[in-house]
Amino acid sequence: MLAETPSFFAAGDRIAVLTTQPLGGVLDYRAPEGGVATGSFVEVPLGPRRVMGVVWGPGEGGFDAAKLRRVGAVLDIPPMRLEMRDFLIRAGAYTLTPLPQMLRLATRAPGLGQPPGMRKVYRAGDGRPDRETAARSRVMDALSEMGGLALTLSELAQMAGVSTSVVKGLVKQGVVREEQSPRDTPFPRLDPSLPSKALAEDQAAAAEVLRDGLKSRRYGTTLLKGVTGSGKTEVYLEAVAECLRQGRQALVLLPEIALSAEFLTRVEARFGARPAEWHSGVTQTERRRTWAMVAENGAQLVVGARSALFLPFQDLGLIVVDEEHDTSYKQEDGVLYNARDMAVLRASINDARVVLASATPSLESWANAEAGKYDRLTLTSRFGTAALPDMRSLDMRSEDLPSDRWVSNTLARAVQVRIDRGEQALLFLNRRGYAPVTICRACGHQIGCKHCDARMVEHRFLKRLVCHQCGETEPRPETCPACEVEGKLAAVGPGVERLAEEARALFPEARIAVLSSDMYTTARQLKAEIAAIAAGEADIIVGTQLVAKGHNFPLLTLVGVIDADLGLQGSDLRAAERTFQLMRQVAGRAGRAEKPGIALLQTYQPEHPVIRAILSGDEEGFWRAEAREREAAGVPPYGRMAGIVLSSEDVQRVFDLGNALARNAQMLRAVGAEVYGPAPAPIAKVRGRHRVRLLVKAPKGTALQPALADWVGQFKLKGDLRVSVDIDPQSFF
DNA sequence: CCATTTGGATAC
DNA sequence: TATCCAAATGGA
Repeated sequence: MLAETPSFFAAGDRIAVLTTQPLGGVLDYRAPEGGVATGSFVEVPLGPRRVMGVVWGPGEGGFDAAKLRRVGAVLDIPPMRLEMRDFLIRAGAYTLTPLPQMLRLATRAPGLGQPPGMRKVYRAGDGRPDRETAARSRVMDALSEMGGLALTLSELAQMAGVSTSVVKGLVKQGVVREEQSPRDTPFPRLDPSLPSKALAEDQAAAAEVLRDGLKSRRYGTTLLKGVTGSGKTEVYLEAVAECLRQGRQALVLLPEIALSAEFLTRVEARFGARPAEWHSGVTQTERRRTWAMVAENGAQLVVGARSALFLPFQDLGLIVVDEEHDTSYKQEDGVLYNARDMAVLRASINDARVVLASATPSLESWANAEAGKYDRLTLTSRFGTAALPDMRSLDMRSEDLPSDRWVSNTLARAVQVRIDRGEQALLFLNRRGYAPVTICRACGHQIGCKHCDARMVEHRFLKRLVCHQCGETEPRPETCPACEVEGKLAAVGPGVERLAEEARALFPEARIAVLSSDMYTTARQLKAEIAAIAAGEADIIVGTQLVAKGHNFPLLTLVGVIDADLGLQGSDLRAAERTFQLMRQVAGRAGRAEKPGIALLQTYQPEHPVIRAILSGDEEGFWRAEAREREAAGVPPYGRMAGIVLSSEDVQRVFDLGNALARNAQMLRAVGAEVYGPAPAPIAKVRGRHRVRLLVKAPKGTALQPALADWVGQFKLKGDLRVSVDIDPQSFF
């Protein structure tokens, strides 16, 4: 099919060009002087502007030939490969995203249109200096140390410990040569033949299976399952090594990129150099370099966030999705895609392998493995002597606790024991801030966000009320905004800050560290804090889910889960799954080193199946029970769902459109789908826009996207009305 | 009265 | 998305 499309067009030929302008599709142009190939990046005139685009194929026709404009310039960037084009088309069709938006995802690098930048570099020349000074010989020493490699002016001056004018002086005499070199330089080569860490028996066996998969050079997905501390990273790094040996490129996706520093260090230890990085924290210059080098094969390995999937790899052989169950892989605004699913799609188009790594896989991946679509590898033994912690529930119904305390006496006693022994205890509560609700004791008013539907959460650390939905903050008021009575506002319920306060009162002698994302402005700060805690500079750690993301605290031997029921309640279908994963991971923190750990789960429903599955360690049992319930309900992964969110500043208009859509859903019913709603969306108001949601449910195997496109396409959107379609939404009700 | 804002249509 | 154009608003 692809082979039939001509790949080269002569000057003046009618060609289709895809731009990033939201026009829905391609526009026809005339090929420029010298012709142009399919996939070439070009600059084209569009109205009064010039925009970047990609030659998509032969012209579509249907536009007056006399009015066609000519492609302005062919850019000096490697053309987009057919596989990439195919990936964008199929990912766009799956997520119901117009192609221009998909192209935008694939070209998110600054200055792509500009000619490749040059910079001045310096290396040793042939001349002799008129005078040998100490500073001058230091410069020459620095250059010879680099073995012919060129340096920039500031690098060279810094290395030699001289001012830049010393170097300039040597340049004048021809002793040092000044040259132009491309600004974007290849990343240092990674060496897969360096010795790897010693692998345990099951690790070595798993690595061997992954290597064999790569050797097949065919698509395949492997679910690599292993408890915390079982050494999944070492295993998939061996798959990366094999990929590099084949000369193909590899991509490792991480969910919490701010915390990837540890991973980068491990890559450097294994392969002798650091890989390319791709995430929101990377500077513009580095972004451009990475994009260009990935396209030119100057980057062998990229470590990145989900958007790295859209980088222009020339020969992608492996995608690793680490912590594949992590909900941050689902993009929740803009283009709505799940990076885990898109990784599988991209790999299948590229004849590449996928490794989905997790201690607690998503139900989707578990089901795919059960159905034989994915291979499964399980790492059982834990590294060294560490064992999985003992897990027990604490029945809060029999604990006598005042309403403003959350640490039960049983848990407090256990914490005291650890402190006495010089070990660490973690108090886990997945709620940021001081208190989730601020209520007026005079009138009962709860302080809510002005722009959203969410409640304002008090943060004593910041001395403000914060909306966790839109980020809006305001100083904590003294008087109730509703009844204007002073001094009656009260904090209700616990957040980590309040929990820390309670811990300080209970254990006045202990050193207490709080780990919550809003307490650190930079990743470096957070990393330093984590390192300090790991080194033993705290007795009690109070933290949110931030601590569940793979840090090693060797002294930690007790995890107290303050509210194991958080996440069980509510009607979110995935709540049980998320609770299970979170608990297993947090529990996995305890006793990672040689000391055995224990996890205590405070709960009001110790007989709940999720709590029981966590405690019994019967993971397969949990998955099977959960799978049965989802199958009976006909929901993912055993049925298909889509969420349609309508938004506008005008409530009436959103509901009118919602009702109109619900009334005109014949084309959906024709394919067997049902429509629910409209109802206020889970977040009913965001940044002043009212949101209404419809849900579509269909049997597995339904061709849902075309029907959805027809359905939503019936209505022309006027004014500020927006529609977004979320295929496979994460939260349902 | 003109100047400025706003909304809709258009781009090959 | 960026731009143009016409219609609507509004200040003096």
